Amino acid sequence: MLQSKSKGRVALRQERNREALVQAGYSVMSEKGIDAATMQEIAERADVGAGTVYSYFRSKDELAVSVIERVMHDLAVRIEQVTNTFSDPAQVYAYGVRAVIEAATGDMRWRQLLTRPEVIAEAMFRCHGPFAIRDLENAARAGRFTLTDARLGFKIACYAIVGASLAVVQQEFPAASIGAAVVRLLCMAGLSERDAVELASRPRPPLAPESLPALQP
Amino acid sequence: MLQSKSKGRVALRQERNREALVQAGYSVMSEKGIDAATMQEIAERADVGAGTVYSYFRSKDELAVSVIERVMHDLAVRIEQVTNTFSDPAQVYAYGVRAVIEAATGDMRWRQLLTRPEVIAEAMFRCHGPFAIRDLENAARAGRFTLTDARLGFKIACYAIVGASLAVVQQEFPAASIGAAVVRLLCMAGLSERDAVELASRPRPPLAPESLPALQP
DNA sequence: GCTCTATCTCGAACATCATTCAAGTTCGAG
DNA sequence: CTCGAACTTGAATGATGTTCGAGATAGAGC
Repeated sequence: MLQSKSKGRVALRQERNREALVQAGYSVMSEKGIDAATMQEIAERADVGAGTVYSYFRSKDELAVSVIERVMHDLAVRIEQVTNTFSDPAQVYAYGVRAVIEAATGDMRWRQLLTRPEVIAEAMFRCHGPFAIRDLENAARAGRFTLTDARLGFKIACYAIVGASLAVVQQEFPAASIGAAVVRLLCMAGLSERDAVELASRPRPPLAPESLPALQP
Repeated sequence: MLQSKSKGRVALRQERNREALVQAGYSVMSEKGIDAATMQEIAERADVGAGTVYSYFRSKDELAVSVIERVMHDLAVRIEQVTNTFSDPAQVYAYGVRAVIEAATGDMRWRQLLTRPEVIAEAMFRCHGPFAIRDLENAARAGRFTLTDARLGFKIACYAIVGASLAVVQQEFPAASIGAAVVRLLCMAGLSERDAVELASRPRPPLAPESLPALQP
């Protein structure tokens, strides 16, 4: 029967498997890139048969989406921890934008995931959207930003963020350009150049470390 | 010998082949999407052997890039034809941005190409960049825009444009949002909301029709 | 006109995976 | 203890990008 009293052993093993697969997926994909990662290796590293992956994820892409969402969600929570003490809603948004770009450009593991920009951008929209759109709307209400459609604004911003990160990762622009990119994104939300520059240069409290456990080999 | 007097027959045939391959690639890829297009079918439609494609393009991806660059370049030229009569450099940029989004969302053939956002965005940067960056700099000099690094600004804009186009194509946002997206992109260049809205609502002369010959079946 | 060779073309064969599926295994209710 | 539903497995499948050796071609030199 489905669902015995509390969680049966099957249900427990299933949860362990899904979890192990997402972690193995993260492990392999962040090492070799999403395309170069094979289902075979992911299955091995999660210690399950190759076919079993497909009981949990319809396709390799769906697994990749889960992996990226996991990483994104973790980051979103850590950002929220820092920014919920800020009083200026515009600063909350600015901090988030910068934190994402720095995470994407600073960590080798993130870099590999950037090979699928639309997957990243869409995951970013889903995971950070609830926070970011709220911040944009708060800031607009407070008269800090002028944009009228926060959802559209953030959708566009997600792709812009991925583009900026890629440009830095591929060394087309120096890491020092990140500040300028943040300024452009703040302007996009509807801030004057002057205010954007000021906002982007405020001191930024550090982020908590990533809380994704590595898989034991 | 390489290069006999004028162009030898070999050189001519080679040019014909490369041209035919790009057109066949466009034909198949815009019909089925880049991933679903097979080298086999492209080779057939170009009337060459499957292996011959690899004398002209190192990989399927390189062919895709050539196809997209062809389409992009054609659009860039048509935009330039219209905008070189404008006197306001900011309007030139605004027209270009809107024309690209409308091309990407309006034409079924473009839609299929959007499945590879980073390829599209990079091709856009290469093909439209020379014009767009010039326009951004002109507008900045004229005091219309406030951005300081036009290259970075346009790089980000390319990804943002692709994101906006995708969102409309996937019906996540209505086609009517295109105007709002253009406004956001103008703000990103450093325009006040007010000016951006005004600029985005100016009448737009029509673009010349696409000049890419279809391949005879 | 003929020959010879560098170059191009061909497409069958290859290698690589994502994905499927038939057979075996596990778990827990009765 | 027994039985069957649900899960797991990994070898087989199929699709497709890419390679490669044999064959065709064109043009230079005579």
